[in-house]
Amino acid sequence: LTADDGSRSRPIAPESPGIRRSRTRFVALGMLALGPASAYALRQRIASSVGFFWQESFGQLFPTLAQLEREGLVSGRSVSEGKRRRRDYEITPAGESTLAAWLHERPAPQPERNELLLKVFFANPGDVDALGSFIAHADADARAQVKVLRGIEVSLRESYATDPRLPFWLLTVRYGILGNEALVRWCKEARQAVAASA
Amino acid sequence: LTADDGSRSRPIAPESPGIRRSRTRFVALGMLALGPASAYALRQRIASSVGFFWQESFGQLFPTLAQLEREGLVSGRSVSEGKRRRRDYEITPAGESTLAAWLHERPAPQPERNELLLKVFFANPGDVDALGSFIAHADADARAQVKVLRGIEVSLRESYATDPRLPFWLLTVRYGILGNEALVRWCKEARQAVAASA
DNA sequence: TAGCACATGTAATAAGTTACATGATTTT
DNA sequence: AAAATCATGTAACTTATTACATGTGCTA
Repeated sequence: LTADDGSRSRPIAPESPGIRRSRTRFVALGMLALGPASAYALRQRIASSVGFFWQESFGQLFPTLAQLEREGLVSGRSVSEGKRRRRDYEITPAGESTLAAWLHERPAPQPERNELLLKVFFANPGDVDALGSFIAHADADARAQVKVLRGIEVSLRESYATDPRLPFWLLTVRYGILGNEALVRWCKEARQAVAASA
Repeated sequence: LTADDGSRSRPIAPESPGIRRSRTRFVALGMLALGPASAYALRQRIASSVGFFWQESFGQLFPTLAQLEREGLVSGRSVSEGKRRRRDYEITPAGESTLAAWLHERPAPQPERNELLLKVFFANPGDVDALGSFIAHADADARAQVKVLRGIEVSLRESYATDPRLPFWLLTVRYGILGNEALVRWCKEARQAVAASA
């Protein structure tokens, strides 16, 4: 319909010979490198730090931690606080090398999937009410996200002023801000196009 | 580590009661609404139009078409050109209603997963060579994408000047352009931060 | 005392990719 | 004649989500 092929029967570098690998293990290792935690705490740590660009579900995280322990990349220790039991995980030296090795590997391009754009593409001119509301929602969400992320930006600068990792943490936040600002701009164009089509 | 919870044991609107649904069927229906095609041709149509924000693999598309046929949402017809056999699919009225209904449903927020950002977040200050090269790659890719998309923008305007669907198709391209321009800006910031940290 | 957050896990199932398999046609 | 592309499909497997199950401790 438009341009550039995209076909080809390319067996070019299929991610690495044979093995397809989940990133869940590396997220777990990376988060544990910031300090020991239980599976539950780890999940929260993920949600509250990289949550806006990476999520992990419990059902994935729990078995992954068990697997990492079997491989000796993390060590687990059961703790009892009164009647409450908890299993705390800690990264091992082997886990740290595994993490470091992964950090040096080129990230695979994450193929984006955007359902809103799909609906824009297939939209029926003359029946765009729903589409208009989807765009309005996306606009509101993006603006809200920008506000949240600006808040995080400020509090990060305050809380970790001297931490050498601050610039990197800020970069991830900046990514979110710039991306959502672009989204707001797109929503403006989209609103106009939809209005013109109605 | 930073802010906003993200936890909660939310059983709130789990996508729709019970059923998790793939979008593959709707992409197939939407593409067939633009005209009949074989599975192979359909896959190419997807890649060359919405490919930059949505991909489908053969292994997913083939069985989906078979399933859609069993449900009466598409009709298949085997064609023989000489010795070459082919199965062409066409959307049925039932398929068109299914597609229309989906177009009116609010798109689920697609949770993004960005491996590059993960590596930025976990980066070791003092060991940022690899990271620098990842960012350089991302920058080059984004700039190239912008060029490609600008080309598509122009050729779309020429080829479909009078088509009422043109504004919507253009919007998807604009999304790609604005997003990649934002990415280029981020890469600039990232390069500076990485350089400062080295 | 009811409900919620803390805490830990398992099971079922869906979704999606990769690899395999086969054969025709076109191009070099 | 070999290689690439067109064309159609299947099978194995990985990844990931959702739902279920269970119990503790706090608080309104």
